Amino acid sequence: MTADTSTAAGPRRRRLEPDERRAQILACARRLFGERNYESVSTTELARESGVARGLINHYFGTKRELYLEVIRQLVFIPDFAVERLAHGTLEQRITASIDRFLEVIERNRKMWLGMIGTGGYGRDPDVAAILAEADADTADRMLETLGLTEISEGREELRAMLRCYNTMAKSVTGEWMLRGTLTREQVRTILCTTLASIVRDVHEPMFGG
Amino acid sequence: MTADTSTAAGPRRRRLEPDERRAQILACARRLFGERNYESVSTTELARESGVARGLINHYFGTKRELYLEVIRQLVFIPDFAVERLAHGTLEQRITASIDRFLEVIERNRKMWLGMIGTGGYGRDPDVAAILAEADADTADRMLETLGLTEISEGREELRAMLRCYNTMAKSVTGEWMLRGTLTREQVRTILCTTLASIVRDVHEPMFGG
DNA sequence: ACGCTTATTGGCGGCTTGTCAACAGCGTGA
DNA sequence: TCACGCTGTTGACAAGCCGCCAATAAGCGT
Repeated sequence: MTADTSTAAGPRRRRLEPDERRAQILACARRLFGERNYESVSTTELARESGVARGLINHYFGTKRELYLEVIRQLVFIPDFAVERLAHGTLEQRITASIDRFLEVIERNRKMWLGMIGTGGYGRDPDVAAILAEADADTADRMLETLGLTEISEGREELRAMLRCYNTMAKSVTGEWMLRGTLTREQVRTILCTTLASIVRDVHEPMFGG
Repeated sequence: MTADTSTAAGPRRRRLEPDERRAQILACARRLFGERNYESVSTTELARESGVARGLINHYFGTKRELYLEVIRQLVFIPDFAVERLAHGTLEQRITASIDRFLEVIERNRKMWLGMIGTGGYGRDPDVAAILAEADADTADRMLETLGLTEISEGREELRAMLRCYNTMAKSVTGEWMLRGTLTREQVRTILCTTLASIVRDVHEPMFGG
């Protein structure tokens, strides 16, 4: 990951396309912020690992915080192709598939995920909150797509609201697994699948009626 | 909140009991961290607002981070709704009853409840997440009592873990209802009941059916 | 009134981040 | 081929932050 300065003839600096350099720094930031939390990752280290001058980070992202926010954005917004890949099979298959993918993603970004699911709304960063709230809404919509429930008209808004809540619980559950170790990955998978299934089912046939 | 240095005769420094000074700083920290997020509140400001030397903060709390965590602890362990034992009838009846009771309680303590669940639940600090999770543990134990499930031995820890997660979702759901208005009270009741039922069921089924 | 315990201070050292003028790849036109 | 210029890139600078610690003095016990 560090820039090549050892081989003899290379120019001391290499000039990259802005997008390319940006992506390179971003990739490095994704890795470091994934391993450690915000404060303990310095821009100095970020620059060194990227093989770049520290000032360049500010040039591209303005601020360490903005770089961080950009990393979060990349992490929480699910790319389109992933959705398409899951949008077939029975409802249960699609539920299972999307849960599995979800677990894979957060497993790969362990530290960063743990950093994102905390604090219960106190002393929180509004910028981060905005991104995550937007991402939750986005996730809820994609869930509707993935589960093939975009057609339903009755109770659609309610289902979206429930899915937002489901997301909250999903975060909590992964915390029990990765932070406290009180649940296994398999148990997490189970509870997420069955809960999601029961939420979807209730839209069609409520069981605890008045 | 700032210390009195203007009135003539007061000694330039005042000597307080450790507990008293600690509480004073803590109160100030509670306010500042409540207004802004962690990084944008400096110990310098914290000290100035407390009318105290900056070093004193480190003396009492060791670290800015530890002070922050202490503030979170204070906030989070306040909520304490008395939950009565409702352990009779079928499991579903007990579930429904406890949920109804839960909704009544938070309806009666609307303002306090909204203050507690705050504006969402996003953040980025694993340590804080740990503290909050610990606070939810009490609630989970009360639930076990209320549902009359204290007797079971197998999968007890897993059930407690799941109830903690359920708890966070309950917060989120009530937020959708009372804060955002995207769900009705009846829908909240439904989703809480069915989700809780499916969680409990998942614990029981492996025991009986296998 | 005096001394002693200890709460409190203030400044030092090291580290952090954002800015900015200067530097130098590298494509371009002659 | 070579000089030129655009702009990606650098390195140093200033301000600020945090943890530490020796020095200071508040106020109680005697």
